[in-house]
Amino acid sequence: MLVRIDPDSPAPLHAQISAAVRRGIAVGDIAPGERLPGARDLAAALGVNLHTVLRGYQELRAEGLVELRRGRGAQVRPDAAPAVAALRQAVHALVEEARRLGLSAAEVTEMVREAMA
Amino acid sequence: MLVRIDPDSPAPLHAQISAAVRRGIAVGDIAPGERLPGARDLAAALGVNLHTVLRGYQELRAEGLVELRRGRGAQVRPDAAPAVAALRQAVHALVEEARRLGLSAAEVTEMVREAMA
DNA sequence: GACTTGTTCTAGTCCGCATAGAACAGTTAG
DNA sequence: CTAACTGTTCTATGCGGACTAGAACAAGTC
Repeated sequence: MLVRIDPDSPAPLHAQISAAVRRGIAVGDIAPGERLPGARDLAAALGVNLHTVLRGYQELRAEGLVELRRGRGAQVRPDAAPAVAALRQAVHALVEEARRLGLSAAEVTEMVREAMA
Repeated sequence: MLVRIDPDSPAPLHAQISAAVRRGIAVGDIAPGERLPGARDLAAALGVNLHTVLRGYQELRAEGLVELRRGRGAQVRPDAAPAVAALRQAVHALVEEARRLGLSAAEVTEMVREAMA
């Protein structure tokens, strides 16, 4: 099973689904151009509602990671490079920790800018 | 005002409050041993319910950052060391990986800015 | 003793999450 | 062309967390 779910997690199911796919792309489990399982199939496999899966997929589309078309399904975009996706994930983790500490966006970008210099 | 709140943020108010204090401790705005504003006062100042502030404070206690005692209020524990150092290290690792991928500083800060939004 | 401050309890409203069912519109396979 | 498949959109419902509200209580301070 490519996508796994923890019903007891505080994270919303749709977020868990998109995160699982994101990670799959990042680590190379899912290749660019590959087709994701149909929303109805995945929903059945996960014991989850169709709309919940669709919502996760649409989040991925909003991020430019996948393409959604009727009849064709969800397809990983060719330019969703694994390395960049991984970096994006690292950024996400960093941002989350920064947010937990209450740092502003300006402060974080400043830290990055400083580190890049 | 030491603690600021954004009512439109998706983040819960109690989490925003604890984050603000956490940040204050992290960057040195709040010294160890210092006393936090009374829950009723802060609630009034923020236009928020007493229980919401208390919940934020109790989260900080659960993390071992502050002590809560009746009559005395909320006090920052002496051993509440700055956690920003760890974050700075994470930033460093991130930047290193980004550089390995050939991304520019602007591209990285943009990714962070986007993720923080 | 009076006052302050956190603690606990009950109760109510509001909103996002998830579910459910149905009809609809491109896409593909036969 | 037809049938099956797939995402899209719509309405509706139940649940739980977040937040508010008021009150009484207990430990500490002055």
